[in-house]
Amino acid sequence: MTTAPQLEWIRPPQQARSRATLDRLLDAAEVLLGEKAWEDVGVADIARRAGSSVGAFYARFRDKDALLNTLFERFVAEAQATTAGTADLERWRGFSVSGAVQAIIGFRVSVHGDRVGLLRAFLLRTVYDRSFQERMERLVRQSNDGFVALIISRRREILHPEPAIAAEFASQMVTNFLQSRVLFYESGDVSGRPWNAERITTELTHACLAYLGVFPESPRDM
Amino acid sequence: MTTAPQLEWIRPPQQARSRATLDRLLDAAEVLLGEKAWEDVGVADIARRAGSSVGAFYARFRDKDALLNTLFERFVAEAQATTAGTADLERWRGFSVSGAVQAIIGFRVSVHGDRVGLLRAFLLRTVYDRSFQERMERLVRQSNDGFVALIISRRREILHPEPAIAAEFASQMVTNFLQSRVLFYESGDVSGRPWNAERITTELTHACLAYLGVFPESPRDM
DNA sequence: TGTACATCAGTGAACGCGCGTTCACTGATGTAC
DNA sequence: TGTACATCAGTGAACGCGCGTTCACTGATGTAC
Repeated sequence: MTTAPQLEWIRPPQQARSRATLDRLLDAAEVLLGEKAWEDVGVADIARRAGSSVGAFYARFRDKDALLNTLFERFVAEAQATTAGTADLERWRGFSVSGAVQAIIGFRVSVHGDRVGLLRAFLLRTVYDRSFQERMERLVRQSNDGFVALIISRRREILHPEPAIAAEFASQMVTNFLQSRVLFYESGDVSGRPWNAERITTELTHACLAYLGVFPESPRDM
Repeated sequence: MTTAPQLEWIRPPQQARSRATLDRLLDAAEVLLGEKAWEDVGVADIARRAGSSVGAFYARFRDKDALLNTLFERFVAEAQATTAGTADLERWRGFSVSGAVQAIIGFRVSVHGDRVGLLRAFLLRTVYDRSFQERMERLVRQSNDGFVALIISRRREILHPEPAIAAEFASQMVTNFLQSRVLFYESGDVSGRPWNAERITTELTHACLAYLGVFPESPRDM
């Protein structure tokens, strides 16, 4: 299983030198995606920023799209790895529901705050590209499922009559909130109001807990 | 004030015939935006679908962008008009908070379900275009402000210690949920789960009410 | 340790495709007398 | 009511720009003997 999926997009480098070039191209693209849309990033731009050349680019990637796909594969792999941790129910042993929910949401908020440019590019691509859609949905589903599993395991501490459905909806609400934020409100953070990561985490947490009906009469935690 | 802003984008038609052509071009573009991205809709496509020609297109619009801007102005104007109704506090006299909140959210859900293609195109454009950003934010702000005003006027029926802030956050949560949905989940509605408009309305409503801390002990309504 | 050869890696100018835009021309509508 | 003229509206082939992709060539790395 190694890094097999990437081979689909990359012409495998044979020497350390070309491996380095490949990495520099990927990094350069990631940086440029922090500034502008994928369509506005030229292959020549990427090559120039990587201190490389257009020809070298095509020696590694079948075409421009292959680079974005490689970045995406890399991103998905990392995201899945880190998300897998939160899905492990053992991890939350000893936590109150509120504590666990806050931790999970805080984690998700921070994930969406990092590498915003990249994520934005992927989300945009997802809108009309089936292949990206499927991969992104798998990622989202993984998050949701983890959250749902946690809530179900604590269903006794919850008032909502349908914990599974409610948990899924709550998780989706968090996902949508953060996705929309990445796309629309993360660039021009001119807003005077303190909607920083921390604040967003606590409010989303409150909203989810209230919605799920976590017993409010035992607020021993937090 | 009439339809002045549109004149910025349109070469004003002098005859009924050209007015009709203009409308057909706008309609054709709207239809095509239901199927694919703005960049993938060619001027020739629009003209053909409108039963017109490329030259006729440029007789009405300075360039391709002018058409999208015209559609957007039209859309914003309509949205503002309909949204203005919900902002009128008089309208909610006699409603319980829950009733009013549900009505407002239901309205917003339905707005986002109509003309998804158009809205999607505008949202996508908003991501990197400052001018669209500002106009879209004004629209969103109007929605949010209306909701906040309602909640504040009923602050006695609410447990949350900071009704204004909470209301703003709740409203933003609804906005983000729906925007994200328009972009990612409205096209391939293959999901077996019943996340239809009605269900989304009730769940979003529950979430908002719970978060705001609407007195749960007086559930006489709904 | 040195030389010959094969393969890998990199360069950047030139190519070519797609699509927005222009433009020379034809037809329709309106107005003046 | 009819005719002449001006302006508006519409047509679609041709243009041209931008950008992804190719390709002929040079340089670097590795291997065999």
